[in-house]
Amino acid sequence: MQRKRFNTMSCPIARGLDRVGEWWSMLILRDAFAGMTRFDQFEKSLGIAPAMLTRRLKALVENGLLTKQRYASHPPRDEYRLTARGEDFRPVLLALLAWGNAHFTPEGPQMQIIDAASGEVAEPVLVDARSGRKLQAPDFKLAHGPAATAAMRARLAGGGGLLGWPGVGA
Amino acid sequence: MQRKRFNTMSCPIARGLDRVGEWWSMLILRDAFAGMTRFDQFEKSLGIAPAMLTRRLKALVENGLLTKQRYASHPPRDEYRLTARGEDFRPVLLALLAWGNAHFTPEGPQMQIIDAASGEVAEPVLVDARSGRKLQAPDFKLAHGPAATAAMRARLAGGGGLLGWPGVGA
DNA sequence: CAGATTGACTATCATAATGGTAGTGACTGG
DNA sequence: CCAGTCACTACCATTATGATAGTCAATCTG
Repeated sequence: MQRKRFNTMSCPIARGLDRVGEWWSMLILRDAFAGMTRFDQFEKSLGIAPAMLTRRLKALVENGLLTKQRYASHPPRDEYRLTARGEDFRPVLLALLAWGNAHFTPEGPQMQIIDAASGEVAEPVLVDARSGRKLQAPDFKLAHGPAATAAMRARLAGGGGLLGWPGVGA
Repeated sequence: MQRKRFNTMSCPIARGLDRVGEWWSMLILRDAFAGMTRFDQFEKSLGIAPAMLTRRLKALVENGLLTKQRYASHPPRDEYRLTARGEDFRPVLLALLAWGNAHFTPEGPQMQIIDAASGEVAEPVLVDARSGRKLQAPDFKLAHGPAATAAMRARLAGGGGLLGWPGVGA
């Protein structure tokens, strides 16, 4: 009996979660974005057991989110760096940051995205890059792509819901 | 020895992940956004073991992402619905969707966000709601909030990295 | 109205995954 | 040469997960 994998599902969310959905993975990525590259930096920052960190880093490297590169050979030392695929994960962490700030910081926000020039606190929203409009129903909807399976088409008939239901101001 | 919790960390990403970071939680939320409300709908859609589903739904309800409401008393039947807190999780799933589409669908995208009127495929980006500018360095930076601990302040000195490093076109 | 089915679960139990501690090997700094 | 750093591996005690089976109430089927 293995842990059930999501990578055989056709949904891109499931496919993605299969790579970063374990208990520590996203926090390791967060620290990688914060500039950490070395084993002991992650270890101290997270308070994670070393065996666990080894396993997670290995999985993230295998899934193409991090690279492991030797930066010193005399004492063999490696560093972990984000790949392009890892960099692309950034919006997920930013969305999580905004959600965490909104719901789980009763003391007030610990981290904020601010305008570098004015210092004003930013308010993150997802929009379409070209038109600049907010990604929500009824302007946008979730549709099946060209490679969608029959099950996926059936599931998406009606808008899929992730953008809100048409006519409902979610 | 319990599974290590993240809810005592000061980082909002960690706080958030503490609530939705287990193996099935985000997929259950995905299905809730897709309009599912009933136990057996989740069970069939996910292929999850019923005991596991019970545990996850319970945790999501306890954490305020879903509500459990009785919709029929004669045969006691409950339905699970997203709360406001659950609804706010939407951008995280959309960001995951975009990332999964970009990196883990070699056959081509299964799901796409499209403009309801024109049918064009949308390109999701995170921007500041007021100014409309992309949330990235050097325009924006990650700063500590008013309630930040000393450790958090130290960690964020220099921009934090989540938005890219100043001067680096990440 | 007996029997089958649905819906929403709980119980049980074998395997995995996680967390903690300790130890290893290659240096390095004093 | 002795302590310390770095990046791990080994080992083991707990938890968590996954699979199957069973429960209980009600409703459909014939």
